[in-house]
Amino acid sequence: MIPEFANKVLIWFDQHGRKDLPWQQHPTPYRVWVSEIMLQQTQVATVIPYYGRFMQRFPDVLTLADAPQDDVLKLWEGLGYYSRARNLHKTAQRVRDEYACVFPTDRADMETLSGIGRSTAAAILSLSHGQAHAILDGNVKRVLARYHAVAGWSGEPRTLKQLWEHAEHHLPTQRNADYTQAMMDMGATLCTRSKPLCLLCPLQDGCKAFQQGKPQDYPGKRPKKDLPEKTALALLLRNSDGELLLQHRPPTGIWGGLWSFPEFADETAMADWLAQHFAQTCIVAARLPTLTHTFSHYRLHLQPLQVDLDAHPARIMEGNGWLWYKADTHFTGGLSAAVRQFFQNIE
DNA sequence: AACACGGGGGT
DNA sequence: ACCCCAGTGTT
Repeated sequence: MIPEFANKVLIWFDQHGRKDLPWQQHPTPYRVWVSEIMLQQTQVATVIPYYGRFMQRFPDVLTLADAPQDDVLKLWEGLGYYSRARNLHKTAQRVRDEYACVFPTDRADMETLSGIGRSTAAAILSLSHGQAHAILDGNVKRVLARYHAVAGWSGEPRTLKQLWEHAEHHLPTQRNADYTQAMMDMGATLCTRSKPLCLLCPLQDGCKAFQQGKPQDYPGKRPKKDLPEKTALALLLRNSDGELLLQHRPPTGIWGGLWSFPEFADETAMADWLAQHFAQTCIVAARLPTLTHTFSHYRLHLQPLQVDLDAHPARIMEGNGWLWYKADTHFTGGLSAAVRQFFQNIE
């Protein structure tokens, strides 16, 4: 059965929906899964080149599971939210070990996998198997919030609950994959955050926000709070070969699992650390311009201090979460935004 | 400069 | 059930 709402959406999809995205070709659970994880917090145009490189290097779940984590992070470099890449890798290993490389077809099973919540599980099963599950990503939230004039921000549990109820209510039992894709496409191309193209929208008739004449009022905005500012010192320790010391960051927290400059709260901490690891006297050679990084919940000011060593010591450090790096060093790990920004600045 | 984005993890 | 965490691109 196809309810009226879904029928209009599907008719629109047949004429205007996207059918040539890379992950729509051979939409296996693996290919759809990778695309859905990349598309979390990231737009289609950004994802496409990453997706191509990823599929070339990791054509199937076994290849991904067997790869070193550094290789996975390297291909994720620049996409942000690196826990997505770590979860992707971990989930590939679980699918290999617990499901013999075949993704579960049950939504509850799928939701136990790291990085896959209700909406992503639903999207994978809908797009790859045509199972009738509702999704609720940012695009669909916007369409439904406007159509039903759902006030409030979807970060509030009761608003989110209402949106899920609407999503479930409109679900067709036929053509579910097309419907899922259509809802995402409508949110991305028609029912956009600003300047929605209501005149082209197949749902205009029943849309409460349109009737009120204020589609831009939905969905409700997240309450804003001001960002704390944090400062830290980044050590640019250069050896006599002109290489810089990089540290493998811990698996969680900012830039988790990526390689970055050693970071210190203050100069005392840095001096102590240098004295402990390097017998020779270390003198700050330069204070470089501050790098500023804005995260969603704080702003980080990194003051780079350059320290030059008159030798190439501490080869012994290599391999244990440390490495000496030059712009042309070939290595497979991902670099933090700070390191990439630094090398961009000197180019 | 403000804003949006899905899920994990802790309490 | 509630909070906090995390990076980049768009507007």
